[in-house]
Amino acid sequence: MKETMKSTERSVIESLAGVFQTHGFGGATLTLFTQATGLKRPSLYHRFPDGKLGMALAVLEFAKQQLVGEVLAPLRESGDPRERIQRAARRMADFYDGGNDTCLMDALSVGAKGTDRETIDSAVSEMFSDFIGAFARVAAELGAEESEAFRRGEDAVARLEGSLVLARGTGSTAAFNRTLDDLPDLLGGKHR
Amino acid sequence: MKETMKSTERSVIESLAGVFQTHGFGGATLTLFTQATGLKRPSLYHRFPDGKLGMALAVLEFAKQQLVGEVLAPLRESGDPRERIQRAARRMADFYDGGNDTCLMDALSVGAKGTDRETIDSAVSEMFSDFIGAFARVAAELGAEESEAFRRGEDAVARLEGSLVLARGTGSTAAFNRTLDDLPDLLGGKHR
DNA sequence: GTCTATAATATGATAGAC
DNA sequence: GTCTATCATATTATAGAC
Repeated sequence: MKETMKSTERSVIESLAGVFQTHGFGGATLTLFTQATGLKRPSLYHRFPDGKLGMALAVLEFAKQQLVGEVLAPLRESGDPRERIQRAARRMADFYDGGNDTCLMDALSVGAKGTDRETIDSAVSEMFSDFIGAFARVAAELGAEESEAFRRGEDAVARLEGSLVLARGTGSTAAFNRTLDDLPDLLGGKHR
Repeated sequence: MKETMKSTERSVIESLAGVFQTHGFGGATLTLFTQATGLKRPSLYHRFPDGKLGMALAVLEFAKQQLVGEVLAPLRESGDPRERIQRAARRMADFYDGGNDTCLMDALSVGAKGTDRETIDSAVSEMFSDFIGAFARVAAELGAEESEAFRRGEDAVARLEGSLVLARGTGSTAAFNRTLDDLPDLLGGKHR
């Protein structure tokens, strides 16, 4: 009975997430949020008394639950590790719209100022840890000792994040999809 | 005699670049620019009649010359390819302050709106092409056929970009420095 | 919970003196 | 080339009716 996902509906959060993905923290405006959600400014403040910062944190929390909790769920199941990695990879392709979506951890850590920046970076850091940790555990399953497993997790997350930056900058999602294909080998430590 | 680097001094461009790195395009403000450069608003508009967009493009152009023209220069020299990659890697470590600097291609492609976004993405895309191309040529030298060399270049740039995102989000530059260490093998196609 | 109306501030940009 | 002074607009945020 711990279904404590606030009261705010999923659709509102997803709309806000889309604005943050496209415009980053600094570039996101209340006007964009009202257009994306259909809610007027006062309604948004009613749901998020802390304004833009509160929205960003809610979006990050939601994204973390989605990514680590659901998208990467196959990594925590049983069965052949490489096959589970491939299943998680397929879900990630979906989660990032085939590489066309900007990662929120990237978008939100750019453009915030002062204390907002620190607060957001703290949440982003936590999400990265969970992300890397999920990868590292499978790498360990595949035979890597602890510190090597962590390195493989970090490197894989780095290549994924970077390929999304590349996709945004160049319009090509090739590197992103190739990284997903390589994921079993990257975590398993096989050639390349 | 083609020393056509505008008139604007290097130090001004570098100050602007610092603001863009920290705040992204959307988060960068004229006030921040005046503080960073010591110039008042009208002086900035005198140098950059197109305002923030003009500053961003000038900064990108400067960064491209720096990165591709100087930092990666060893890749175009003669001698052992792996040794030249290592020299370029050392310069990249310097260029990105050991992993503590945000990449401008990342920061500037987040937060711009409308036509500004398109203009910037176009410049970013060009810079990525040059970056990847420089890597791909060395990969080809190391024996990869053309399309494979391009893939290695893309993947290497992706891991570098992503490791910088990771560094900004987590505070750890480990993945960035490891990627630089791995660069000869990544471009040469050796294990891992 | 949502809205209209509005306030307070920040921001991009310019005119015109020096 | 740089500045002081200023403007129009965009932006965050809130009061108060429904």
